[in-house]
Amino acid sequence: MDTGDVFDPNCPTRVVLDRIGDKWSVLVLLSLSDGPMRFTALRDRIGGVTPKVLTQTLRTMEHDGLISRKIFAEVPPRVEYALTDLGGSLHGPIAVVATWAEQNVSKILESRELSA
Amino acid sequence: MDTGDVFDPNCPTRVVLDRIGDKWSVLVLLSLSDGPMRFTALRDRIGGVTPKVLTQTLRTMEHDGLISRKIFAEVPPRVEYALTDLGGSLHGPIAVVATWAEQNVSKILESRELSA
DNA sequence: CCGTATCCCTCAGGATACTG
DNA sequence: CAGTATCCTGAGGGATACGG
Repeated sequence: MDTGDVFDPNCPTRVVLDRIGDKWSVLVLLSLSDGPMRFTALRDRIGGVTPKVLTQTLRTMEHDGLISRKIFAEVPPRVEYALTDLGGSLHGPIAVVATWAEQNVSKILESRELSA
Repeated sequence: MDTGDVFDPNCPTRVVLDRIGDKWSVLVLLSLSDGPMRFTALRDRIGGVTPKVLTQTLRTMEHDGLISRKIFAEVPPRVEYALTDLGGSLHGPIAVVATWAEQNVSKILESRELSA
């Protein structure tokens, strides 16, 4: 089995961490887990993201096979983004982290206060 | 319950994602999950990290209450880092992601090849 | 052994404005 | 509607060298 070693700097496993480290990617993934969405819908749902950055994020995720991009030849133009099977499979692990974050962030903040 | 909203840019939940996004933090956490380690041991185990950056990482994690720092007044000096309970509780979620990464990184790379 | 002190430097991310 | 195009910035990462 192709299991890779996270400690090896040359190991591509790192790319996954990079992707998860990117806040926008995570938010896109969580958004799309409710179903396909259009560009503007994503833009509105995710606060504070500029179109350029959103486009970058979407392109990278598409490139990595995490999401799909479907263009409808209509007027006005319409583009829908959706999770691929691969992207969907990442939702679970991310949700686990997100849950931990929501439950423990107060402890972290508390700790920061103390050592301020 | 203090559950926080990941979609709110002002929500401190983001800090957790930032920490996980930091490759060094993750590697430190995974290293320490085997037990306490000294500075040099961490430095050696984690490839390609400079002392400055390692120190920064350790300080931040200590500040956030994820790890503890214990100084032994000896000659030569000795410092041991260990996971706190909070830090230990983060190991599970991170391990889930790491496992996913190791198992799926090949699919991502494959997808990248195709759309190259 | 365990870090600090400097300096550099790039580069991802954002603001803003515009187009097919 | 769904993006590009352009410019800018500053914060963090790394290399190197030195100190308690």
